[in-house]
Amino acid sequence: MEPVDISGGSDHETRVLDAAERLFYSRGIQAVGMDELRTAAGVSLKRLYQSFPSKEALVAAYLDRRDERWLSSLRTFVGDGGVLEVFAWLVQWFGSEDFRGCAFLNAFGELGDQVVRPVRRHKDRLHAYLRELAVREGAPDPDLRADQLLILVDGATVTAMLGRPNAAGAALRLALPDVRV
Amino acid sequence: MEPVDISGGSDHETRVLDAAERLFYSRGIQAVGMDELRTAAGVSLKRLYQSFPSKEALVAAYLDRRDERWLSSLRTFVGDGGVLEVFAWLVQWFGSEDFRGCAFLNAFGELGDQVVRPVRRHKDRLHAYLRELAVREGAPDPDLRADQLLILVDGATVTAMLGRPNAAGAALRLALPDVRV
DNA sequence: TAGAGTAGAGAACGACCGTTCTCCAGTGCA
DNA sequence: TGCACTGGAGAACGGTCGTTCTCTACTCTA
Repeated sequence: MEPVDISGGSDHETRVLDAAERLFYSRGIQAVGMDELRTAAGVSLKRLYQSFPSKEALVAAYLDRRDERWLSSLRTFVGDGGVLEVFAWLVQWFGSEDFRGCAFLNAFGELGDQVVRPVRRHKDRLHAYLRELAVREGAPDPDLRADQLLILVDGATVTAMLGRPNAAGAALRLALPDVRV
Repeated sequence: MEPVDISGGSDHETRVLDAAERLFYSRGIQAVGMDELRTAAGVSLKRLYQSFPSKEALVAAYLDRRDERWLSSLRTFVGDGGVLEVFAWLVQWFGSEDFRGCAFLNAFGELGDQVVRPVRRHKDRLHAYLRELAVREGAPDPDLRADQLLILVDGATVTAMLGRPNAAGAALRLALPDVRV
C-alpha cells in the first residue's frame, strides 16, 4: 500500500512543480522543453505525463501554485500592517537574486489567451486583497483605491524588471504621499 | 534603373514591417512563423530574407519602428499639453480594437534577454519624454516624477490589458490628485 | 530571337518539441 | 526459482519552424 499523501500531490508532482517554477519563471515557458524539465526534476517522462497530461496542464498548475504562494507570502509579510508593508515586501522581492518581473504578466505576454484564466485569477485575487487593505485603512472608495494600488504594484514590478532602481520607492510615494521615506 | 528610395527602406521592407507589427503584436512573436509572415506581407521568402537576414533581426526592426511610431503618436497628441493629455491618449489607446498591452513588455515576457536592448531603449525614451513633461510642469524632482509617471503608464497599460476598465482614469487620479474627472 | 540574369513559389533540410512507445532491469509474490 | 508487473531511460513519431535551395517563368539586352 502506498503511503497516504496528505498534501494532495505526490512527491513527484512537487518535484516537477518546483523545477517548473524555477525554469519557467527564470527563462520563460516556451524556452523550457518537457525533456529538460524532466531532467531537472529527476523524474521519468512517463511519470511526468502521468502527473500532468500535457504541458498546458503543467503550466496551469505552475501558475496556480505560484499564485497561492506569492499571495500568501505577501499576506504573511504584511500581517496586520498596511500599504506601507506591501511596498516593503516589494522592495525585498525586487532585490531578490532571481527576480524577473511578474510571472503572470510574462506568461500572458508569451502565451496570450492560452493562460488568460489563471493570469486574471491571480490579478483578481491580488485586487481583492488590496481592497481589503483599502477598507482597513478607511479609504473612502475602496474599489478605486484597490485599482490604484494594483496599478502601482504592477507598474513598479515591470519597471523594476527592466532595471530601474527604486521603483518600489517611487510607487510608494504615490500610494502614500505623506509618508516620509 | 530602380526608382530612388528616399525613405531608406524598400517598399517590400515596409510591407513586411507592417505585417510583422500587426501579427507580432496581436498574436505574439513566437506564434507567428516566417512563412505566415511572408504570406501576409505578399513577399517572397527570398526577398524577406534579403531584407531581414533572420527573424531576430526582423523582431528588432519591428520593435524599433514601433518605438518610433508609438512615441511620436503620443508626442503629437500631447503637443503643448501635459500629463493630463498623456492619460487622455492612453484612454483612447486602451479603447482601440486591437489593444493588447505594451508590445515591449510582451516581447520581453516572451523572449527575455534576447530583446532586452530594444525594450530598455523604448522605456528609456519614454522616461526621458515624461521627464520633459515633468520639467515643463515644474516638478520639484523631475527624475522622481518621471519614474512615477512611467510606473503609472506601465501599470495602467498592463492592468488595462487584463480587462480592468478605467485603468487610465485611476492612474490619472494618482498622477494629478487635484484634477476633477 | 537567343541568352543571361532575376525573382517568385514552394520544396527541402535540419533542428527541436510535445507526446507516445519500446525495451529492459528490478521487484515482489507464489 | 519462476513469473507477472512496475517503472525508468530514452528512442521514435509527427508536427512545426527558421532557413536554404531548386526550379521555372519572365524580362531585358544585344
